[in-house]
Amino acid sequence: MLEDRRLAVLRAIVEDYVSTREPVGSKALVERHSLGVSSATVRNDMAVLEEEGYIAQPHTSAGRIPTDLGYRAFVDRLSGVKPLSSAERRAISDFLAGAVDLDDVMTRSVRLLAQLTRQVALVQYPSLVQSAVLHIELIRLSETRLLLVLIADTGRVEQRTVDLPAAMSEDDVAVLRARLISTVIGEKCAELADRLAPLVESFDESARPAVAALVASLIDATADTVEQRIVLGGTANLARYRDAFAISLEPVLEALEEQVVLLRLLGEVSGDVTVRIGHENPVEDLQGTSLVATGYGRGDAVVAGVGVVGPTHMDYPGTIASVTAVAQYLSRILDEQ
Amino acid sequence: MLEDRRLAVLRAIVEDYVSTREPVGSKALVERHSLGVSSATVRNDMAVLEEEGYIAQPHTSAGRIPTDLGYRAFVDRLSGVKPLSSAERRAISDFLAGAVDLDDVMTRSVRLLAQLTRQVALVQYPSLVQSAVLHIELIRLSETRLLLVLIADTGRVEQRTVDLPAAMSEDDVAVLRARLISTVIGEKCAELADRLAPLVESFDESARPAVAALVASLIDATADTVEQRIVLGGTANLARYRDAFAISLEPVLEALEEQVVLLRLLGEVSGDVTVRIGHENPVEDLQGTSLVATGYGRGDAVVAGVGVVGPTHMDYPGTIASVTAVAQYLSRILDEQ
DNA sequence: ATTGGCACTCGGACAGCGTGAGTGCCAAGA
DNA sequence: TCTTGGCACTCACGCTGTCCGAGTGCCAAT
Repeated sequence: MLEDRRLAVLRAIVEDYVSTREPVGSKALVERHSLGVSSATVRNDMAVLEEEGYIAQPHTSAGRIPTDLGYRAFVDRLSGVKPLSSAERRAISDFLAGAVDLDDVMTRSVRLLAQLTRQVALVQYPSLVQSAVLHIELIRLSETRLLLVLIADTGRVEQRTVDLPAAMSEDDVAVLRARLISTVIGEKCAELADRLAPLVESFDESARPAVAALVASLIDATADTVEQRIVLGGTANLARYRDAFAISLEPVLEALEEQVVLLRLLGEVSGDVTVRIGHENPVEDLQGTSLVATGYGRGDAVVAGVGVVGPTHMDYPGTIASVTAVAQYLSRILDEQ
Repeated sequence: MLEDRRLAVLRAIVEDYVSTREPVGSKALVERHSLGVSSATVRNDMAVLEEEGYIAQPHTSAGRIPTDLGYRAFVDRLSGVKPLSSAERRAISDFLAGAVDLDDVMTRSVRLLAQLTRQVALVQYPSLVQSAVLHIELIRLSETRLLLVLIADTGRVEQRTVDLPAAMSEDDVAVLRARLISTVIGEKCAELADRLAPLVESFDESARPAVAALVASLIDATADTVEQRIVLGGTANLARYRDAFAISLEPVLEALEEQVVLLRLLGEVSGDVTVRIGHENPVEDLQGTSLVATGYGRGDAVVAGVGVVGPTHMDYPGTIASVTAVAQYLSRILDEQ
């Protein structure tokens, strides 16, 4: 009961601080929320909350702001689900309508999400490792160069030019192409290496080096270290929060331009929503920000992540709702294809 | 002679202001440059330069800063060519080494350029309209859906899923594929519409709607309104210039996220370097910034643009050198393929 | 045309002051 | 034992006035 009120106070502090971005004091709190107690009581509660590490004072004569721990408690125990507005629903389905290919879907999603949340949005391309091969094409650029194109069932297209150790004729290429196709179509990319090993062996010794080069290139293209791609959008929204980040937003922008960093952020998503608040974040330069992310995919397989990076004092319920909704729509699009 | 010295003063002002980003006064000027005259003389020259609109005073008791017109004069008449340092050359050739496909080339280029200039870099994908068709592939997703993949000789790959008005069998698709290939391979994308019209006619009436749908999709994919893509990098560098932009960098970031805007920026590049300074810029939100851009391509055909956006007080000679160098390397890569 | 000299301007840094929001604590009341 | 009104205290912030110096424009001399 008493504990309950303290949590109500914490919730009120978080909500007020998120909307005003100014330290909130006991008096303002009782005025804006019907807590049913006096400001003195709230002050006592605040003292306890501060002791427990949920809130902090920027300086002695100021109100309180939530700590990362405070936001964590808010997210875990205090915030309900915020339904999307009809305008938001419409924005999402409008976006759905016009996409012509996977690149387009990714670009539109990231913009949509940035616009909905007014924060920086991240959308990961469907992972190749989780996809199956829809088609493979070999194109002969010259006697010793092939262009290899891999099309996955998630809509991803990867290409590589392969320098062959020995010349191949048109016919050689046609044979190789046919055998490649029959070997790998429908297979999971993750299993390509296993499937292709015997294929290489089955060629006679003169052709083997060329086939091996090609296969190596194919395996390289689907290796999970290189195949990941993440698009980023809405960085302009960062500028609005300029003062929210301790010193400047430069390191934040820099971190967000590193694919490696983004992969670490979206790498561990599951079907549920992940929220990382401030210092919980694995990336040092982003420890002043929060991440809200989740996965999307076809059926129940998660093939990629989607999320948002913003200031720790973001609107968590709203952001979670938007991220979830976009992930759902992305899953639906993948299913349709 | 007298005119010469005035221009020397202007050059000195631009150089000092670019390196210190603080209004430069007459005294500091004679100390840092060997102009061979006293500060009083310089003051007189400055008064004239101000009268003519090349420099301005932020407030009465401050030094002068160059105006857009001043930078323009500097770029047109005063700046020499700045050779790249060996570190820069190495950075460029290192980057050359590792690229595996066109996406990779674009991503690496934009990062490279952002790093070299410490500004925001723009790189445009080779225009499809200017490219020739290297290969076309049709993949049957279902009885009434085809995946169309177009591969251009510049390395670009475009894909579209096409909903057919009537079912097509495997054999139908194979026939269509063969005829498509023989019709369009080697042709310029810009001429596809002309080449394909007779192809549609040549099919008998039952198959014609499906072929028409496919062809429409193909033409749409290569239409110059939709096929343009520009990648952006180094936005973190904007943050370093935060105070350089009149109010805030939010509108700048916003403008840079609009593909339409970027296309207007890079749309008119030619083989020469284009420099747009401040208000010369066609985009309102970018009139506090300067653009340095040029084109790249195979042989002497310009197939796309590459450039840099930064504060008006950028290091023009250095930026021009970097942009030119990157464009050259990009052209070389296209030629190799 | 150039230069040294000089009076003038004005932004920025600094210090002192008052204000008020907000706190912690305490003693009285429920 | 919890709640509440009261009260003294703290301290960031905004305001004002002052001073300093970089930088200017003008003028008379060369």
